[in-house]
Amino acid sequence: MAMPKKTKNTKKTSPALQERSSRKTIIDVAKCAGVHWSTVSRGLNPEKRHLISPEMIERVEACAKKLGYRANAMASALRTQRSRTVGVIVSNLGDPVHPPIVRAIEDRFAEIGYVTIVGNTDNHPLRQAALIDRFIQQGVEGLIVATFERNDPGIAACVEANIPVVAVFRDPESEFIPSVRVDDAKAMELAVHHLAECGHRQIAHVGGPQNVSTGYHRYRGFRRACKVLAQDGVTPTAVFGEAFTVEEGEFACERLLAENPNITAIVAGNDMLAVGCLRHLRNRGISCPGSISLVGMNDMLFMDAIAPALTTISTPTAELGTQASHILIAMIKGTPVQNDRIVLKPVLLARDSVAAIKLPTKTRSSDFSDAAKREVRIRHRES
Amino acid sequence: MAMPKKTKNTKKTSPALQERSSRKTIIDVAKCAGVHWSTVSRGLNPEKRHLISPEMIERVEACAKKLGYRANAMASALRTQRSRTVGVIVSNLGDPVHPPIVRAIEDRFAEIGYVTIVGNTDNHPLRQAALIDRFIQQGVEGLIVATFERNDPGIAACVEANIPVVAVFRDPESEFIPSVRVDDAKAMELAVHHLAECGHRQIAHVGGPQNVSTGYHRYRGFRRACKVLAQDGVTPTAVFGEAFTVEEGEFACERLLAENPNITAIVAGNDMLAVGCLRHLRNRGISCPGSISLVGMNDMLFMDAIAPALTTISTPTAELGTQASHILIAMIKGTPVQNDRIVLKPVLLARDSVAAIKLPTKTRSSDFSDAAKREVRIRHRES
DNA sequence: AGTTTCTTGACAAACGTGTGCACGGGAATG
DNA sequence: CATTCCCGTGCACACGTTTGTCAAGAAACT
Repeated sequence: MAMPKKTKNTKKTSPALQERSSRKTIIDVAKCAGVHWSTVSRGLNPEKRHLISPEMIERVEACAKKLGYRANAMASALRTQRSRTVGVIVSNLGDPVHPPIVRAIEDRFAEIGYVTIVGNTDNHPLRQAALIDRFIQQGVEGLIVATFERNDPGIAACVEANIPVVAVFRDPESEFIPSVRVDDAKAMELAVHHLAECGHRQIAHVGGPQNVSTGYHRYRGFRRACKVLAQDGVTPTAVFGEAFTVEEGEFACERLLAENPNITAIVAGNDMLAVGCLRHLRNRGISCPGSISLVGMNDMLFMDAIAPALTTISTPTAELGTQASHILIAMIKGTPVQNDRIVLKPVLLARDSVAAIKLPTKTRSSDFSDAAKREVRIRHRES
Repeated sequence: MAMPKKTKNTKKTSPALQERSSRKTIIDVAKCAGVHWSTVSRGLNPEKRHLISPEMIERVEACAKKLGYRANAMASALRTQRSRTVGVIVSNLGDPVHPPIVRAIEDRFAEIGYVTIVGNTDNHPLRQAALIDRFIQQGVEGLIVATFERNDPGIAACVEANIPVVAVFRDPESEFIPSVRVDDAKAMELAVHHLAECGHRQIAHVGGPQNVSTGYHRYRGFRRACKVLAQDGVTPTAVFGEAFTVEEGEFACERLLAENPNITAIVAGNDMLAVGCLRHLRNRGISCPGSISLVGMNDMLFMDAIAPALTTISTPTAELGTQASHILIAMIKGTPVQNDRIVLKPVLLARDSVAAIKLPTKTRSSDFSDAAKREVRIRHRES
C-alpha cells in the first residue's frame, strides 16, 4: 500500500471513488502554482483574499482557471458547517399557486449563491416529516415550508434540530417560527362585500379543507363578513371540498345546489374550486353570472381567460416567496428580523363572473338596494 | 444540552462552528452504545449491516433513535463521492409546462432517497452556464436540463465534468447525451391535418422562438404538413413570437392579421401563444371559432376551461419527467440504458376552438369539401 | 489438542477544504 | 546596525463519514 511517490492513492479506495476521474482539487491548483494549498484556499476565498499578495492571487486564479478547478461544495460545507443550501416544501408543485412562490425563493437565494432543493408532500403529514428529516440530513441551512398545518408537529422537529424555518402561504400560528401569508379572512370579506354590493343576499361558500389555515381562515372570513352583513339580509351557507381541486369543487358545488337551490352567489375557497363550480354550473346549464355569480381566490394563471373571466382575489405569490426568503436569509445570517409575522393584503379583481342581481320588482327594492350598497361601502372602507 | 462531562472540543473551532449546538454524530451514538464508531456506521448502513451481529444492530439503532441521530449527508457525500443529489434546470418554473415535469422528477428521485435541486435560467445562456457550474460544484450526481438549445455549449461543460446529463422537453440533438422529448413536428402535423379536415385552407402558424428545438420543430412540422396538403389548397403563413408568452402571442397575432386578413385558422406554437391569440381576437371582436379557428399545444392547466375550450395537442409532461429520471438513474447507477433517445407521441384533444369552415356557397363546394375531407383522412391515417 | 475457519469489532486512513498558529524575511524604527 | 513589527506563507488539524485491514475470540476440523 505504500505507493512509490505520488501515484494517486486510488488503490485502496473503493471502486465508487475511482470514477471521479478528473475533478481538480485545491491541491492540483497549488501544485500548478507552486505554492501551498492553504494559500490557494485563501486566494480563492474573497473573505480571506486580503491576506494574500495581489500577484499571488493572480497566479492562483490563473492556474485555477487553466485547470478548470471547481471548489468541492461538499468538502467546504463539511468544514464550515454551511451548505449554502435551503429547502422548500410544498404540497404539490402541480398546484399552480406554488410555482411562483418557489420561483421567487429560488431567485432570492440564487442571488446570494445558495441552492434550493424542493419537495412535495401531497398533504401527507408523514411525507412532510420524512421530507424535513431528509432535508435536515442533507444539511440545509434553512427551510421554507408551505404545508404547515395549525400546531404542526413538524415545527417541533425543526426547532429541535435548531434549524431556521419560516412558514409561507399557510400559517401554523406558531410562536416559534416566523410566517408570511396573505390575509385569507380579509380576502373572503372582500368577496362577500363585493357580492353584497352587487345585491346578493343568498351567498354560499365552497370551501377547502378546514385543517389547513388557508381553508380555515377563508371560511372564518366568509362567516364574519356574512355576520356583519346579516342586518342587510345576507345569509350564509357553506359546503367543503376535501382538497383544493377542480374535482372537489365540482362535487361540492353539486351538493350545495342540491340542498340550497336558491343561492345567487358562490365564494369559492380558491380558483381551483371555483373552476370546479363553473364546470358543474355549465353541466347543469346554469348561467354564470346570469343565475349565479362566482368569486374565486388566488388569481391563478389564465383566470382572466376562462369563461366567464373569473372575478377573484389576487394573492401576491411572488411577494410571498420573496418576503419569506428575506426573513430566512436574515435568520441564517443571524441578523435580527424586524417583522417576522407578515400578512400581505389581498386585492379583489372584478371581472365577469359576478353580476348585479335581478331584484324582485318592488318599488322599494331599488331604494333598499341603494341603501345597502351605501352601507356596505362604508363598512368596506372601514376595515 | 449543556453536557457536564464530555465537553466537545469546540475550543479551537471557529465561531461559525460553535452554533451547531447539538447535532449528534456517529461518535455520540458509539459512546452511548459503548462500541467503536465504525461499528455504528456499519450497523446503520443497510448494505454493511450483515457484518454486524443482530443484537448489536438493535443496540446501535436504539441509541441512534434515543439521541435523535441524523447522518450528516455532507460528510457521507464527501467520503463516498455520492451526494444523492440531482439538479433540474428549467427556463422558468412560472411557465406551466415545467412544474409537472419537475414534479415527476422529484417523485422518481425521492423514491431512491435522492434530493432534487432546481434552477431557472430565463433562457439566458449565461445564467444556464452559471447554474450548471454551481450545480456541479454542489456535487450533483446528475442533471436533467430542459433548456438546452441545439448544439448548446452547456453540454460540453457537462460531459467535460464527466457528469451524467439528460435533456428533457427540448432536444439539443447532441450525440453525447440522451434526450426525452415529445414529437413536436408530429404535434403540429396533427393540428394542421385536423384543421384541413375541418375545411380550412388558409392556415397560419403563430410560432415561438426558432433557436430552441421546440419552436423550431413545431414550425417545421407545420410547414411539412402544409406542403403535404398543398395539393388540396392548403397555404401556410407564419409569424413568430420572441418567447412562449401570452403577450408575445397577442402581439404576433396582431401582426399576422394585419398582413394576412384572409386566414381562417391559427396553429399556435403552444398554449400560451394560443391564449395570446385569443386575447387579440377578442379585443378585435373576431369570433373564435366562428371566424378563426385556433389550435394550441401542451394542454396546459385550465385549457378546457377557457373560452372557447381550447383544441390543443396534449404533451405528456409527467411522463417526460419520469422517463428522463429513469434514464438518469440508470446512468448514475452505471446500468446500460436501453433507449436513450425517447420521443413521446402527442395527442390531439378536439375541443371548441376549431369549427368547420363555412365554405363559399357554390353547388360544387360541398363535394369538394367532402373529397378533401376524405383525402385528408387517408393521409392522416398513413402518417 | 492444535490448527484452521469464521465471526465480530476496533483501528486508521482517507474524502477536500478552512483556519488558527507559527515562522521567516523584509521594512521601519531607534 | 540591531531590534521590533508586520505581512505573507506554510503547517497541521479538524469537519463526520466510509471502508480495507487486522486482531481476537469462538467454533469446527484433523
